[in-house]
Amino acid sequence: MTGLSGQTSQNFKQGGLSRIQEKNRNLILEAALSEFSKKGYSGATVERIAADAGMSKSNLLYYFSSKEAIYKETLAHILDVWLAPLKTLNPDGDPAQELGEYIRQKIEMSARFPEASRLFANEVMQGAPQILPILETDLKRLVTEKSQVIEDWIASGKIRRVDPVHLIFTIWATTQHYADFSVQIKALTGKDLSDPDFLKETEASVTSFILHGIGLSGPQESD
Amino acid sequence: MTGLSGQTSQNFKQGGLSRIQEKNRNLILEAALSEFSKKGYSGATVERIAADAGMSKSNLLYYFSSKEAIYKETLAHILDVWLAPLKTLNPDGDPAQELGEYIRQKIEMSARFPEASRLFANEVMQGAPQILPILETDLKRLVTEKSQVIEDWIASGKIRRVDPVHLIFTIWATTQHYADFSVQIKALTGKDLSDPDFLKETEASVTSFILHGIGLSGPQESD
DNA sequence: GAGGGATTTGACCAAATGGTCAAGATGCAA
DNA sequence: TTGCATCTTGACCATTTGGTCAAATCCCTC
Repeated sequence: MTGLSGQTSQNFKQGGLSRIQEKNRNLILEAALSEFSKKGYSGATVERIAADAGMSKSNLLYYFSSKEAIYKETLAHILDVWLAPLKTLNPDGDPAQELGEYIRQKIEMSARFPEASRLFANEVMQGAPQILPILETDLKRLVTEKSQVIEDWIASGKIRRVDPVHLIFTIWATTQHYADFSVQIKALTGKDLSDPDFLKETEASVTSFILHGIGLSGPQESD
Repeated sequence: MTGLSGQTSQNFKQGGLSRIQEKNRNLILEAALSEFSKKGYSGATVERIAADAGMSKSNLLYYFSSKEAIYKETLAHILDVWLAPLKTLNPDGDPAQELGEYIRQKIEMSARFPEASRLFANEVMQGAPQILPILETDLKRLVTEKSQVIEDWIASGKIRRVDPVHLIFTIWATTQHYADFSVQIKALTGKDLSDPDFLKETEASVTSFILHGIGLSGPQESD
Protein backbone atom coordinates (compact mmCIF):
# COMPACT_ATOMS: atom_id res chain seq x y z
CA MET A 1 0.00 0.00 0.00
CA THR A 2 1.44 3.26 -1.11
CA GLY A 3 -0.10 5.98 0.98
CA LEU A 4 1.86 8.81 -0.56
CA SER A 5 1.52 8.58 -4.26
CA GLY A 6 -1.78 9.25 -5.87
CA GLN A 7 -0.16 8.82 -9.23
CA THR A 8 -1.38 6.62 -11.98
CA SER A 9 0.33 3.49 -13.09
CA GLN A 10 2.32 4.60 -16.10
CA ASN A 11 5.67 3.48 -14.77
CA PHE A 12 8.32 4.52 -17.22
CA LYS A 13 7.41 4.77 -20.88
CA GLN A 14 7.55 7.90 -22.99
CA GLY A 15 10.61 9.52 -21.41
CA GLY A 16 9.32 9.29 -17.88
CA LEU A 17 11.24 7.09 -15.48
CA SER A 18 9.63 4.84 -12.95
CA ARG A 19 9.76 5.89 -9.34
CA ILE A 20 12.46 3.33 -8.62
CA GLN A 21 14.49 4.27 -11.66
CA GLU A 22 14.31 7.93 -10.79
CA LYS A 23 15.50 7.28 -7.27
CA ASN A 24 18.27 4.87 -8.16
CA ARG A 25 19.67 6.88 -11.02
CA ASN A 26 19.95 9.84 -8.70
CA LEU A 27 21.63 7.79 -6.01
CA ILE A 28 24.09 6.51 -8.57
CA LEU A 29 24.88 9.93 -9.97
CA GLU A 30 25.46 11.33 -6.50
CA ALA A 31 27.76 8.49 -5.60
CA ALA A 32 29.52 8.80 -8.95
CA LEU A 33 30.18 12.49 -8.46
CA SER A 34 31.68 11.76 -5.08
CA GLU A 35 33.86 8.92 -6.34
CA PHE A 36 34.99 10.45 -9.61
CA SER A 37 35.85 13.77 -8.00
CA LYS A 38 37.74 12.05 -5.22
CA LYS A 39 39.70 9.50 -7.23
CA GLY A 40 39.52 10.64 -10.83
CA TYR A 41 38.06 8.58 -13.62
CA SER A 42 40.61 5.78 -13.53
CA GLY A 43 40.82 5.67 -9.76
CA ALA A 44 37.10 5.34 -9.26
CA THR A 45 35.63 1.85 -9.34
CA VAL A 46 32.16 0.79 -10.33
CA GLU A 47 32.02 -1.41 -7.28
CA ARG A 48 32.60 1.49 -4.89
CA ILE A 49 30.14 3.75 -6.66
CA ALA A 50 27.56 1.02 -6.35
CA ALA A 51 28.34 0.55 -2.67
CA ASP A 52 28.03 4.30 -2.11
CA ALA A 53 24.69 4.21 -3.84
CA GLY A 54 23.63 1.28 -1.69
CA MET A 55 23.30 -1.35 -4.35
CA SER A 56 25.20 -4.13 -6.05
CA LYS A 57 27.53 -3.52 -8.94
CA SER A 58 25.28 -5.62 -11.14
CA ASN A 59 22.33 -3.48 -10.30
CA LEU A 60 24.21 -0.30 -11.05
CA LEU A 61 25.05 -1.72 -14.46
CA TYR A 62 21.37 -2.33 -14.96
CA TYR A 63 20.85 1.44 -14.84
CA PHE A 64 23.99 2.56 -16.66
CA SER A 65 25.51 0.48 -19.39
CA SER A 66 29.12 1.16 -18.46
CA LYS A 67 31.49 3.09 -16.22
CA GLU A 68 32.04 5.57 -19.01
CA ALA A 69 28.31 6.10 -19.39
CA ILE A 70 28.02 7.01 -15.70
CA TYR A 71 30.93 9.37 -16.05
CA LYS A 72 29.51 11.13 -19.09
CA GLU A 73 26.13 11.56 -17.47
CA THR A 74 27.69 12.90 -14.29
CA LEU A 75 29.69 15.43 -16.27
CA ALA A 76 26.71 16.51 -18.33
CA HIS A 77 24.69 16.88 -15.16
CA ILE A 78 27.06 19.38 -13.58
CA LEU A 79 28.16 21.23 -16.68
CA ASP A 80 24.98 23.25 -17.05
CA VAL A 81 24.95 24.26 -13.43
CA TRP A 82 28.61 25.07 -13.57
CA LEU A 83 28.38 27.51 -16.43
CA ALA A 84 25.06 29.06 -15.46
CA PRO A 85 26.39 32.06 -13.49
CA LEU A 86 28.31 33.50 -16.42
CA LYS A 87 25.16 33.50 -18.51
CA THR A 88 23.50 35.97 -16.16
CA LEU A 89 26.11 38.68 -16.72
CA ASN A 90 23.94 41.59 -17.76
CA PRO A 91 25.30 44.10 -20.29
CA ASP A 92 22.96 46.80 -19.02
CA GLY A 93 23.86 46.39 -15.39
CA ASP A 94 26.53 48.17 -13.42
CA PRO A 95 29.93 46.50 -14.02
CA ALA A 96 30.90 46.43 -10.35
CA GLN A 97 27.52 45.04 -9.45
CA GLU A 98 27.46 42.50 -12.26
CA LEU A 99 31.01 41.24 -11.89
CA GLY A 100 30.79 41.30 -8.11
CA GLU A 101 27.68 39.20 -8.28
CA TYR A 102 29.28 36.82 -10.75
CA ILE A 103 32.30 36.33 -8.51
CA ARG A 104 30.06 35.83 -5.52
CA GLN A 105 28.09 33.18 -7.33
CA LYS A 106 31.22 31.39 -8.49
CA ILE A 107 32.63 31.29 -4.98
CA GLU A 108 29.35 30.04 -3.65
CA MET A 109 29.45 27.30 -6.25
CA SER A 110 32.91 26.37 -5.05
CA ALA A 111 31.60 26.28 -1.50
CA ARG A 112 28.47 24.28 -2.22
CA PHE A 113 29.70 21.99 -4.96
CA PRO A 114 33.42 21.50 -4.49
CA GLU A 115 33.15 17.99 -5.87
CA ALA A 116 31.65 19.26 -9.09
CA SER A 117 34.50 21.73 -9.37
CA ARG A 118 37.09 19.03 -8.90
CA LEU A 119 35.37 16.71 -11.33
CA PHE A 120 35.40 19.43 -13.94
CA ALA A 121 39.02 20.30 -13.18
CA ASN A 122 39.99 16.66 -13.46
CA GLU A 123 38.28 16.28 -16.78
CA VAL A 124 39.94 19.35 -18.25
CA MET A 125 43.36 18.49 -16.85
CA GLN A 126 43.21 15.07 -18.49
CA GLY A 127 42.70 16.82 -21.80
CA ALA A 128 38.90 17.18 -21.63
CA PRO A 129 38.37 13.88 -23.48
CA GLN A 130 34.61 14.06 -23.01
CA ILE A 131 33.78 17.76 -23.08
CA LEU A 132 36.30 19.24 -25.48
CA PRO A 133 33.65 19.62 -28.21
CA ILE A 134 31.43 21.52 -25.79
CA LEU A 135 34.27 23.79 -24.75
CA GLU A 136 35.02 24.58 -28.38
CA THR A 137 31.45 25.39 -29.30
CA ASP A 138 29.03 26.28 -26.51
CA LEU A 139 31.54 27.59 -24.02
CA LYS A 140 33.49 29.45 -26.67
CA ARG A 141 30.32 31.12 -27.88
CA LEU A 142 29.41 32.11 -24.32
CA VAL A 143 32.86 33.49 -23.58
CA THR A 144 32.92 35.44 -26.80
CA GLU A 145 29.54 36.93 -26.02
CA LYS A 146 30.46 37.92 -22.49
CA SER A 147 33.83 39.25 -23.58
CA GLN A 148 31.92 41.62 -25.79
CA VAL A 149 29.91 42.77 -22.80
CA ILE A 150 33.12 43.54 -20.94
CA GLU A 151 34.55 45.17 -24.04
CA ASP A 152 31.55 47.47 -24.16
CA TRP A 153 32.04 48.43 -20.54
CA ILE A 154 35.61 49.34 -21.40
CA ALA A 155 34.58 51.31 -24.46
CA SER A 156 32.11 53.32 -22.43
CA GLY A 157 34.79 54.05 -19.84
CA LYS A 158 33.08 52.15 -17.05
CA ILE A 159 36.06 49.97 -16.28
CA ARG A 160 39.77 50.07 -16.95
CA ARG A 161 41.08 48.68 -20.22
CA VAL A 162 41.77 45.01 -19.66
CA ASP A 163 41.72 41.87 -21.76
CA PRO A 164 38.19 40.50 -21.25
CA VAL A 165 39.15 36.89 -21.82
CA HIS A 166 41.97 37.05 -19.31
CA LEU A 167 39.59 38.67 -16.88
CA ILE A 168 37.23 35.75 -17.23
CA PHE A 169 40.10 33.30 -16.81
CA THR A 170 41.22 35.14 -13.71
CA ILE A 171 37.77 34.92 -12.18
CA TRP A 172 37.52 31.24 -12.97
CA ALA A 173 40.99 30.55 -11.64
CA THR A 174 40.64 32.36 -8.35
CA THR A 175 37.14 31.18 -7.50
CA GLN A 176 37.61 27.54 -8.46
CA HIS A 177 40.97 27.40 -6.75
CA TYR A 178 39.26 27.47 -3.37
CA ALA A 179 37.37 24.29 -4.24
CA ASP A 180 40.00 22.43 -6.20
CA PHE A 181 42.83 23.11 -3.78
CA SER A 182 40.75 23.10 -0.61
CA VAL A 183 43.02 20.54 0.99
CA GLN A 184 46.01 22.79 0.53
CA ILE A 185 44.05 25.79 1.73
CA LYS A 186 42.97 23.90 4.79
CA ALA A 187 46.54 22.82 5.45
CA LEU A 188 47.68 26.44 5.32
CA THR A 189 44.83 28.30 6.97
CA GLY A 190 43.09 25.63 9.00
CA LYS A 191 39.84 26.48 7.22
CA ASP A 192 38.04 26.04 3.94
CA LEU A 193 34.90 27.33 2.28
CA SER A 194 32.70 25.12 4.44
CA ASP A 195 33.46 27.58 7.21
CA PRO A 196 30.98 30.48 6.83
CA ASP A 197 33.46 33.04 8.13
CA PHE A 198 36.14 31.89 5.77
CA LEU A 199 33.63 31.94 2.93
CA LYS A 200 32.75 35.56 3.65
CA GLU A 201 36.40 36.47 3.98
CA THR A 202 37.29 34.77 0.72
CA GLU A 203 34.39 36.38 -1.07
CA ALA A 204 35.47 39.80 0.14
CA SER A 205 39.13 39.29 -0.73
CA VAL A 206 38.64 37.85 -4.17
CA THR A 207 35.95 40.36 -5.11
CA SER A 208 38.11 43.19 -3.87
CA PHE A 209 41.18 41.98 -5.78
CA ILE A 210 39.39 41.65 -9.05
CA LEU A 211 37.30 44.79 -8.87
CA HIS A 212 40.38 46.81 -7.98
CA GLY A 213 42.15 44.90 -10.71
CA ILE A 214 39.80 46.37 -13.28
CA GLY A 215 39.84 49.81 -11.78
CA LEU A 216 36.81 49.66 -9.52
CA SER A 217 36.41 49.91 -5.77
CA GLY A 218 34.96 47.19 -3.62
CA PRO A 219 31.20 46.57 -3.61
CA GLN A 220 30.46 48.29 -0.29
CA GLU A 221 31.89 51.66 -1.17
CA SER A 222 29.90 53.26 -3.93
CA ASP A 223 30.31 56.78 -5.13
CA MET B 1 78.95 12.34 -11.45
CA THR B 2 80.61 11.37 -8.26
CA GLY B 3 83.96 9.64 -8.10
CA LEU B 4 84.40 8.00 -11.43
CA SER B 5 87.85 6.52 -11.13
CA GLY B 6 88.41 5.79 -7.48
CA GLN B 7 85.52 3.40 -7.17
CA THR B 8 85.80 -0.25 -6.51
CA SER B 9 83.40 -2.79 -7.89
CA GLN B 10 80.75 -1.21 -5.71
CA ASN B 11 79.33 1.05 -8.32
CA PHE B 12 76.51 2.66 -6.51
CA LYS B 13 76.75 2.39 -2.74
CA GLN B 14 77.01 5.38 -0.45
CA GLY B 15 74.92 7.83 -2.40
CA GLY B 16 76.80 7.74 -5.67
CA LEU B 17 74.97 6.28 -8.64
CA SER B 18 76.60 4.48 -11.52
CA ARG B 19 76.53 6.12 -14.93
CA ILE B 20 73.83 3.76 -16.10
CA GLN B 21 71.76 4.20 -12.99
CA GLU B 22 71.98 7.95 -13.23
CA LYS B 23 70.81 7.90 -16.82
CA ASN B 24 68.02 5.40 -16.37
CA ARG B 25 66.61 6.92 -13.23
CA ASN B 26 66.37 10.23 -15.04
CA LEU B 27 64.70 8.66 -18.02
CA ILE B 28 62.20 6.99 -15.74
CA LEU B 29 61.43 10.14 -13.80
CA GLU B 30 60.88 12.10 -17.00
CA ALA B 31 58.56 9.46 -18.36
CA ALA B 32 56.80 9.23 -15.02
CA LEU B 33 56.15 12.96 -14.90
CA SER B 34 54.66 12.79 -18.35
CA GLU B 35 52.47 9.82 -17.58
CA PHE B 36 51.33 10.80 -14.11
CA SER B 37 50.51 14.34 -15.16
CA LYS B 38 48.61 13.11 -18.19
CA LYS B 39 46.63 10.28 -16.62
CA GLY B 40 46.80 10.81 -12.88
CA TYR B 41 48.23 8.31 -10.46
CA SER B 42 45.67 5.59 -11.02
CA GLY B 43 45.47 6.10 -14.74
CA ALA B 44 49.17 5.82 -15.29
CA THR B 45 50.60 2.36 -15.77
CA VAL B 46 54.07 1.13 -14.95
CA GLU B 47 54.21 -0.55 -18.32
CA ARG B 48 53.67 2.69 -20.21
CA ILE B 49 56.14 4.63 -18.09
CA ALA B 50 58.69 1.96 -18.82
CA ALA B 51 57.94 2.09 -22.53
CA ASP B 52 58.27 5.88 -22.50
CA ALA B 53 61.60 5.48 -20.78
CA GLY B 54 62.66 2.93 -23.37
CA MET B 55 62.95 -0.11 -21.16
CA SER B 56 61.01 -3.10 -19.94
CA LYS B 57 58.66 -2.93 -16.99
CA SER B 58 60.89 -5.37 -15.14
CA ASN B 59 63.86 -3.16 -15.60
CA LEU B 60 62.01 -0.13 -14.36
CA LEU B 61 61.13 -2.05 -11.24
CA TYR B 62 64.80 -2.79 -10.82
CA TYR B 63 65.34 0.94 -10.35
CA PHE B 64 62.21 1.77 -8.38
CA SER B 65 60.68 -0.70 -6.01
CA SER B 66 57.09 0.16 -6.85
CA LYS B 67 54.75 2.44 -8.76
CA GLU B 68 54.19 4.44 -5.61
CA ALA B 69 57.94 4.85 -5.15
CA ILE B 70 58.24 6.36 -8.63
CA TYR B 71 55.36 8.65 -7.92
CA LYS B 72 56.78 9.87 -4.63
CA GLU B 73 60.18 10.55 -6.14
CA THR B 74 58.63 12.39 -9.07
CA LEU B 75 56.65 14.57 -6.70
CA ALA B 76 59.62 15.28 -4.48
CA HIS B 77 61.65 16.15 -7.55
CA ILE B 78 59.30 18.88 -8.71
CA LEU B 79 58.22 20.21 -5.34
CA ASP B 80 61.41 22.10 -4.63
CA VAL B 81 61.45 23.70 -8.04
CA TRP B 82 57.79 24.51 -7.76
CA LEU B 83 58.04 26.44 -4.53
CA ALA B 84 61.36 28.11 -5.24
CA PRO B 85 60.03 31.40 -6.67
CA LEU B 86 58.13 32.34 -3.53
CA LYS B 87 61.28 31.98 -1.47
CA THR B 88 62.95 34.78 -3.39
CA LEU B 89 60.35 37.38 -2.38
CA ASN B 90 62.56 40.06 -0.86
CA PRO B 91 61.18 42.13 2.07
CA ASP B 92 63.55 44.96 1.27
CA GLY B 93 62.64 45.20 -2.39
CA ASP B 94 59.96 47.29 -4.01
CA PRO B 95 56.57 45.55 -3.72
CA ALA B 96 55.60 46.12 -7.34
CA GLN B 97 58.97 44.88 -8.47
CA GLU B 98 59.02 41.90 -6.12
CA LEU B 99 55.47 40.74 -6.71
CA GLY B 100 55.70 41.44 -10.41
CA GLU B 101 58.80 39.32 -10.61
CA TYR B 102 57.19 36.57 -8.57
CA ILE B 103 54.15 36.48 -10.84
CA ARG B 104 56.39 36.49 -13.89
CA GLN B 105 58.34 33.55 -12.55
CA LYS B 106 55.21 31.61 -11.70
CA ILE B 107 53.81 32.11 -15.19
CA GLU B 108 57.08 31.07 -16.71
CA MET B 109 56.97 27.92 -14.60
CA SER B 110 53.50 27.23 -15.94
CA ALA B 111 54.81 27.75 -19.45
CA ARG B 112 57.93 25.62 -19.10
CA PHE B 113 56.70 22.91 -16.77
CA PRO B 114 52.97 22.53 -17.30
CA GLU B 115 53.22 18.82 -16.55
CA ALA B 116 54.72 19.55 -13.15
CA SER B 117 51.89 21.96 -12.46
CA ARG B 118 49.27 19.39 -13.38
CA LEU B 119 50.98 16.67 -11.37
CA PHE B 120 50.96 18.93 -8.35
CA ALA B 121 47.34 19.93 -8.94
CA ASN B 122 46.35 16.31 -9.28
CA GLU B 123 48.06 15.36 -6.06
CA VAL B 124 46.42 18.16 -4.11
CA MET B 125 42.99 17.55 -5.63
CA GLN B 126 43.12 13.92 -4.58
CA GLY B 127 43.65 15.09 -1.04
CA ALA B 128 47.43 15.43 -1.14
CA PRO B 129 47.94 11.88 0.14
CA GLN B 130 51.70 12.11 -0.29
CA ILE B 131 52.56 15.72 0.39
CA LEU B 132 50.06 16.80 3.01
CA PRO B 133 52.71 16.70 5.76
CA ILE B 134 54.94 18.94 3.70
CA LEU B 135 52.13 21.39 3.06
CA GLU B 136 51.37 21.56 6.76
CA THR B 137 54.94 22.18 7.80
CA ASP B 138 57.37 23.51 5.21
CA LEU B 139 54.86 25.24 2.97
CA LYS B 140 52.92 26.64 5.89
CA ARG B 141 56.11 28.07 7.36
CA LEU B 142 57.02 29.62 4.01
CA VAL B 143 53.58 31.13 3.52
CA THR B 144 53.52 32.52 7.02
CA GLU B 145 56.92 34.08 6.50
CA LYS B 146 56.00 35.68 3.19
CA SER B 147 52.64 36.81 4.50
CA GLN B 148 54.56 38.77 7.06
CA VAL B 149 56.57 40.40 4.32
CA ILE B 150 53.38 41.48 2.62
CA GLU B 151 51.95 42.58 5.94
CA ASP B 152 54.96 44.81 6.44
CA TRP B 153 54.46 46.36 3.04
CA ILE B 154 50.90 47.13 4.04
CA ALA B 155 51.95 48.54 7.40
CA SER B 156 54.42 50.84 5.73
CA GLY B 157 51.76 52.01 3.30
CA LYS B 158 53.46 50.63 0.23
CA ILE B 159 50.46 48.60 -0.87
CA ARG B 160 46.76 48.61 -0.21
CA ARG B 161 45.42 46.71 2.79
CA VAL B 162 44.71 43.18 1.61
CA ASP B 163 44.75 39.75 3.15
CA PRO B 164 48.27 38.47 2.42
CA VAL B 165 47.30 34.80 2.36
CA HIS B 166 44.48 35.41 -0.08
CA LEU B 167 46.87 37.41 -2.20
CA ILE B 168 49.21 34.45 -2.35
CA PHE B 169 46.33 32.12 -3.18
CA THR B 170 45.22 34.47 -5.92
CA ILE B 171 48.67 34.49 -7.46
CA TRP B 172 48.91 30.73 -7.33
CA ALA B 173 45.43 30.29 -8.74
CA THR B 174 45.80 32.64 -11.68
CA THR B 175 49.28 31.59 -12.72
CA GLN B 176 48.80 27.85 -12.38
CA HIS B 177 45.44 28.01 -14.09
CA TYR B 178 47.16 28.64 -17.41
CA ALA B 179 49.04 25.35 -17.09
CA ASP B 180 46.39 23.20 -15.46
CA PHE B 181 43.56 24.30 -17.74
CA SER B 182 45.65 24.80 -20.85
CA VAL B 183 43.36 22.55 -22.87
CA GLN B 184 40.38 24.72 -22.03
CA ILE B 185 42.35 27.87 -22.70
CA LYS B 186 43.42 26.52 -26.05
CA ALA B 187 39.85 25.58 -26.87
CA LEU B 188 38.73 29.13 -26.14
CA THR B 189 41.59 31.23 -27.47
CA GLY B 190 43.32 28.93 -29.90
CA LYS B 191 46.57 29.45 -28.03
CA ASP B 192 48.36 28.45 -24.85
CA LEU B 193 51.51 29.45 -23.00
CA SER B 194 53.71 27.62 -25.49
CA ASP B 195 52.96 30.52 -27.82
CA PRO B 196 55.45 33.30 -26.95
CA ASP B 197 52.99 36.04 -27.80
CA PHE B 198 50.30 34.54 -25.67
CA LEU B 199 52.80 34.09 -22.87
CA LYS B 200 53.69 37.78 -22.96
CA GLU B 201 50.06 38.76 -23.14
CA THR B 202 49.15 36.53 -20.21
CA GLU B 203 52.05 37.81 -18.18
CA ALA B 204 50.99 41.39 -18.79
CA SER B 205 47.33 40.76 -18.01
CA VAL B 206 47.83 38.75 -14.85
CA THR B 207 50.51 41.06 -13.51
CA SER B 208 48.36 44.06 -14.25
CA PHE B 209 45.30 42.56 -12.58
CA ILE B 210 47.09 41.67 -9.41
CA LEU B 211 49.18 44.79 -9.04
CA HIS B 212 46.11 46.93 -9.58
CA GLY B 213 44.34 44.59 -7.20
CA ILE B 214 46.70 45.58 -4.41
CA GLY B 215 46.63 49.23 -5.25
CA LEU B 216 49.64 49.51 -7.53
CA SER B 217 49.86 50.43 -11.17
CA GLY B 218 51.43 48.19 -13.72
CA PRO B 219 55.24 48.21 -13.88
CA GLN B 220 55.48 50.81 -16.64
CA GLU B 221 52.71 53.26 -15.79
CA SER B 222 52.60 55.42 -12.70
CA ASP B 223 50.41 58.23 -11.54
C1' DG C 1 89.78 -12.38 -21.29
C1' DA C 2 87.96 -14.27 -17.04
C1' DG C 3 85.26 -13.61 -13.08
C1' DG C 4 81.65 -11.37 -10.81
C1' DG C 5 78.64 -7.90 -9.90
C1' DA C 6 75.35 -4.82 -12.47
C1' DT C 7 71.79 -4.63 -15.74
C1' DT C 8 67.96 -6.41 -18.54
C1' DT C 9 64.18 -9.15 -19.75
C1' DG C 10 60.44 -12.68 -20.57
C1' DA C 11 57.62 -15.77 -18.13
C1' DC C 12 54.71 -15.89 -14.60
C1' DC C 13 51.48 -14.80 -10.61
C1' DA C 14 47.75 -12.81 -7.78
C1' DA C 15 44.64 -9.23 -7.17
C1' DA C 16 41.58 -5.85 -8.97
C1' DT C 17 38.18 -4.58 -12.10
C1' DG C 18 34.67 -3.79 -15.86
C1' DG C 19 31.21 -6.27 -17.58
C1' DT C 20 27.81 -10.54 -18.56
C1' DC C 21 24.23 -13.70 -17.42
C1' DA C 22 20.78 -16.49 -15.60
C1' DA C 23 18.06 -16.95 -11.77
C1' DG C 24 15.54 -15.17 -8.09
C1' DA C 25 12.91 -11.29 -5.67
C1' DT C 26 9.83 -7.56 -5.89
C1' DG C 27 6.21 -4.33 -7.39
C1' DC C 28 2.04 -3.60 -9.79
C1' DA C 29 -2.21 -3.92 -12.58
C1' DA C 30 -6.17 -7.01 -13.18
C1' DT D 1 -4.29 -13.79 -5.66
C1' DT D 2 -2.22 -14.14 -10.18
C1' DG D 3 0.72 -13.12 -13.97
C1' DC D 4 4.08 -10.31 -15.92
C1' DA D 5 7.41 -6.78 -16.15
C1' DT D 6 10.69 -4.58 -13.34
C1' DC D 7 14.34 -4.87 -10.30
C1' DT D 8 18.28 -7.14 -7.85
C1' DT D 9 22.01 -10.05 -7.13
C1' DG D 10 25.72 -13.71 -6.85
C1' DA D 11 28.50 -16.37 -9.78
C1' DC D 12 31.40 -15.99 -13.33
C1' DC D 13 34.62 -14.31 -17.10
C1' DA D 14 38.33 -11.77 -19.60
C1' DT D 15 41.51 -8.29 -19.24
C1' DT D 16 44.56 -5.26 -17.04
C1' DT D 17 48.07 -4.44 -13.99
C1' DG D 18 51.53 -4.22 -10.17
C1' DG D 19 54.98 -6.98 -8.83
C1' DT D 20 58.32 -11.43 -8.53
C1' DC D 21 61.94 -14.40 -10.16
C1' DA D 22 65.32 -16.87 -12.41
C1' DA D 23 67.81 -16.81 -16.33
C1' DA D 24 70.38 -14.34 -19.48
C1' DT D 25 73.43 -10.44 -21.04
C1' DC D 26 76.33 -6.52 -20.25
C1' DC D 27 80.05 -3.97 -18.20
C1' DC D 28 84.02 -3.33 -15.57
C1' DT D 29 88.03 -4.62 -12.94
C1' DC D 30 91.90 -7.42 -12.40
